[in-house]
Amino acid sequence: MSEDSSNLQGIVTNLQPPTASSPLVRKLGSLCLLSEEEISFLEGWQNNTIDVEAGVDFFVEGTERKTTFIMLEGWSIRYTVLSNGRRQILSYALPGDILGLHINFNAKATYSAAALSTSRLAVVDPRRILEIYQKFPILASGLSWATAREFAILGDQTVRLGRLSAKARLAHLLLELWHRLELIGNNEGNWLQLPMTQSDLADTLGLSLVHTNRSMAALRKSGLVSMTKNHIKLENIDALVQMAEFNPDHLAEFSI
Amino acid sequence: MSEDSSNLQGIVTNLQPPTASSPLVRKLGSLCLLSEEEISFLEGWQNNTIDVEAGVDFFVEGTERKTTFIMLEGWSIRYTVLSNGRRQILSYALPGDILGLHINFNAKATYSAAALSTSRLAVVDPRRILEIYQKFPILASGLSWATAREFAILGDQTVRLGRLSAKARLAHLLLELWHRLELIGNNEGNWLQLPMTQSDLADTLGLSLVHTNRSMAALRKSGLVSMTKNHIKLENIDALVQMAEFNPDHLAEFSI
DNA sequence: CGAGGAGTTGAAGCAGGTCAAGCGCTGTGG
DNA sequence: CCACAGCGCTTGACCTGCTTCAACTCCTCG
Repeated sequence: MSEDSSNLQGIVTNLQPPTASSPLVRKLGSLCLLSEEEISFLEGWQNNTIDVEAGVDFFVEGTERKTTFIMLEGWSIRYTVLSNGRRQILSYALPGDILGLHINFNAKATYSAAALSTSRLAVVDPRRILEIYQKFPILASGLSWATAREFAILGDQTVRLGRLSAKARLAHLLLELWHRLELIGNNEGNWLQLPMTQSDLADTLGLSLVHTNRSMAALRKSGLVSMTKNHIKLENIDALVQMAEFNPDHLAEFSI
Repeated sequence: MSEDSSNLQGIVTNLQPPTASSPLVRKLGSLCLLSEEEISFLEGWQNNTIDVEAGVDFFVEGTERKTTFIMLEGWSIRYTVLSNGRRQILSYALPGDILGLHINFNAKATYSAAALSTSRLAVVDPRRILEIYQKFPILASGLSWATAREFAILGDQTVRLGRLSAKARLAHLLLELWHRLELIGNNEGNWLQLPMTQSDLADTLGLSLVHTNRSMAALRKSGLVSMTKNHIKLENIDALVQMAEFNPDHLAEFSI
């Protein structure tokens, strides 16, 4: 595995040793040296937590959006549903990711968010975000980085949907998730454990369920991935990267 | 800035300061009451301008990204090109829009940006953005709103590509652009003057050029739009909104 | 007056959608 | 302990929306 990631240099940097703490502190701490004060502010920020069961919305499109959430455990999705029942998943949120960081106090949510697996979230008062920007310049640039990364991820999703074939879309998404899990230390080698169904994948990739299944089978037949019950193994990451034109730089951490 | 642009053809450094109030001040000023100090800060922020000719890149994927740009005049696109030459346009930037607001100092641009029509841009030192957050809380929440809106626009683009038919995609995009132009006061009634070609539209909508042309013809034949040389008229906005499931709330300004 | 870019149209092919059926697991209740 | 309901996955057959290839028409500009 270490040689597989050798061509993806600069991704895994760990300035802040993972001394327990929240995923967000680990994430931002891997970017820059956080002071004790900053860490304790961030930790205190996340004191108020809720547990959300799989399938439950915690953010509903069209309703007023008064809180910001930070994923502590589990997976969630941001999505919209059209009137004909078709759903489009915009992105996945993993531990350490922030939902609703840039809040528009008077506006309504432009998407819904739901837990994919049983999740724990911190509930944050968005007014305290401006506080971060005022008081903690290093944290502020960390949040700015996190925002740029969210844009890159959503931009990649746009390219997937607009210009990749079904097989390449699937490969691209698997690589994105594998890299993101890798960066938060939730991977075991080339194995991926995904909480979503093929129906969720279809709604992410803009495909039908049937064709998503066939694309998965195609990846399997060409030896690029293999599957067991709950796990997917990326058998040839270089080949996947090439066929999907995946660019790991888009997910990179930055150093200082 | 002139040293950065010296190697880029078609980019002309501009020494004279902007005259009246900039589009960005108008945009943020429509959201909240800005103080004299905030306005003069924002105006001073945009003193350093460049002119970019149509088709010229001012932001190149994979290169280091050291500056933030603010559109003053003209249109530009954010896009990526795949190895087979296929291009995906991610979004359009109109006067008052900011490119590279959330900068990751050490990272590379994850997309390119080019002028669609001859454009004037302000070149901004991204370090001064953190200054805004520290010193001007009202401006800061304005930037936060602008960011949330960018996400909404890119999210809409994702839904378009993932779950709408070709005809609906086109209608949805036309509505987005019409609303955005309306909000910055660049519209005359139901007429749209677009600087892009059908090939650009195709690369935005994830379609082939031929099918984009046919989708446009289909909208025309069903009486939803009409066209002259350089203009498109939205003949029945309600019907367009319904067929494209367009939600204008995603583009809304906020009040207070 | 000729070249080249933008738009338009026709014809044929195919990637992916839709409909339909069946499989295997898991949980639940009789 | 079995039955059976339901969900997730798989596969076959057919259909269609979009792509591709190829031509032709404008229009503009040199």
